[in-house]
Parts: sequence; C-alpha cells; structure tokens
Amino acid sequence: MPEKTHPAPLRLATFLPFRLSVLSNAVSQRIAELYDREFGLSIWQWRVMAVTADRPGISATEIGQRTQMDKVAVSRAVAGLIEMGYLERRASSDDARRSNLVLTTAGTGIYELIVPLALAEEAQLVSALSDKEQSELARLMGKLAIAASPERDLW
Amino acid sequence: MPEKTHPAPLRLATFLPFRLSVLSNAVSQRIAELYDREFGLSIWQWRVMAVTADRPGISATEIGQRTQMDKVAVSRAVAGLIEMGYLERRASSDDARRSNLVLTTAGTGIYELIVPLALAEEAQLVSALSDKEQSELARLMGKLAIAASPERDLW
DNA sequence: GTAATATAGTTTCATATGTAACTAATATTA
DNA sequence: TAATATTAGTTACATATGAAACTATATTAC
Repeated sequence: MPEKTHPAPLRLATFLPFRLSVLSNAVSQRIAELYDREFGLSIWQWRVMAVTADRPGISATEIGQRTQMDKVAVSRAVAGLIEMGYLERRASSDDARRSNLVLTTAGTGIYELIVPLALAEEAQLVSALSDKEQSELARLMGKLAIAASPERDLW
Repeated sequence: MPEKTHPAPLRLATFLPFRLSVLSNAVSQRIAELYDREFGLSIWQWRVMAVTADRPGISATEIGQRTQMDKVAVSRAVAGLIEMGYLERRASSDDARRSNLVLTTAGTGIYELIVPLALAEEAQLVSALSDKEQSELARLMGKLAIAASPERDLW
C-alpha cells in the first residue's frame, strides 16, 4: 500500500518573504510615528524630502529612481509637500517638462528636525546588534536585494 | 566666524527602514507573482491559506495573530477565499461567534500546488547566501524583530 | 521641417486598505 | 439572573494606491 505523500511543509513563520514583510512593517511603523504624528508627513513625503535634501534641484523622475517610488506616488507626495510649504518647484531652463525640486526654508527646517530623531530611532533599533552584526546584516540584505532584483539596482 | 553646523547626514540608501522596505517589496513581488498571476490570490489570501492548511479549523482571530493581519483584512481575505471555493466556514459547537475555517478540497489542491513553487522561489532567492549566511540572516532578523516590537511576539 | 515616438508629470478611475461603527454572541459581575 | 462589559467578526465610510489615459514638451526619423 503506497504511503501518503508528504508535501513539503511551509510554515509562514519561517518563510522569508513573510518574515521580511512583518519585520519591515514593524520597523517602518516605529519610524513613521516620528514624521507622521509629529509632522504630518507620509512615508512617501518623508522619502521625497530626504532625497531632495540630498540632491537639491532633483527631478520627480530621479526621485522615483532613488526612492523606488512610482511616478504617480512621487507626483502626489510632491504635490502634498508643496501644499504644506515644504517643497518648491522651479522651472528647468533646458527642459520645460521637468521641474527642479528644492526644499523651502521651512522644509529644510523640519527636515533637519526629523533627521536626528530618525537616526536615533534607527540607532536604538540596531543597538540590539553588535557592530559586526550590523554590518553583516547590511551585507546579507545587499546580497539578497541583488538576488531579488538583479535587473534594477536597488541601492 | 562660526562654522556652519553639519547636521548628521541621512542617506536613504543606507537607512535601515528604507532598505528593509525596498528589499521586502522586491522579495514579496517575486513571490506574489506565483499566487497572484497563476492563481488569482492576494498576498492576504495566500497567508490565510497557509495558516489554515497548517491549522485546520482555525478561527479568524487566530489567523490574524499568526499572520499579523488585522481582523478586517482577515475577514475580507476569508470572504474572498470562500467565494472562490477554496475555504469553508464551519460552525463552532462551543462558540457561535467564531467559525472554524478549513480548506476545501479545491483549496487544498491549489495550496499544494503553490507550496513547492513558493519554496522553490524562496530557495532560489536565498541560494545567493551560504547556509551559514542564511541562518545568520534569520538570527539577525529575529533580534531586530524583537527590538522593533518587543511587546508583540512576531514569530 | 514635419511626422512619429518617447519622456516628464498629472489626472482619472477603479480597487485596496484602515478606522470606526456596528451586530451578535459570550463572559462577567453584582 | 439581569445588567454590563468583552469578544468575534462584518459593514460602512473615508482615504490611499496603482494602472491607464492624458497633456505637454522633447527627441528621432525621414
């Protein structure tokens, strides 16, 4: 009498995509409280501010590439930030389709308020790991990212 | 003349919450193609199927705990699966509020079709890492998860 | 130079999602 | 055992999101 076949078991709790998703959500939620509750920024707006602070005059398309946001999300985040007075759109001299985005003084102000808080939160989080573990985690995540998206250069 | 202060820089590309989010999305998207494109399942429905396969007769509330989904998301995923004929609701003898959920024969069938594909996809993904690196990654993620959500036991 | 194509970004529309309110049943407490 | 509080799950509503269509400009091919 043939034995019943044993399909490979799948425990969600050890399934990498699930663990990554849950961990990512837990971490994001902690950080999001900073800029959401305190400053009314969405995660997308926060990302746009961060890359714009780093590259003043950046275009929406470039923001999308650096933040892994699609262009609609960028458009909406930018619109919101402009309405809040944190971001300014400047005409591009060479290409009338694109605009050069820069933080306003107010935008820079709150950005510089958020950054140390965000970094402190991150530091507290990773303080559960030794320095060596931290760099090892970063390295492994990098390898995994390449494996998951060989085509697009994530970082 | 006082120097301009240097606020701590924050590069999105090295900011852990961002990296985690991007990596998680990249990984999830790969796996999601399996059950979405091939079987029309959302990620939530897939998670519900997975825990129900593991624990036949589970309640919606328990599903929520095991999958980190909120009760509304569970309710909707369950409703969809029932409509698709993959899940069955059975009355609970001792508590009329809860129902005991089980996969139907059809549900079990497609679940057993998906599992090896999902595991293979996961295996291919982590094959970028050595066995030692894989277990190290799992360990570090575990520590991080506890740091991020000490209150709720993620896994 | 003009027609065809591609790019930057926005708007529209349909769907997904989260919060709060709700229904029904059970547990508590007095 | 009647009143109150709690729990399981669903529904309703408001907002977020993604895909596709659209506008305007720039580039390419001829």
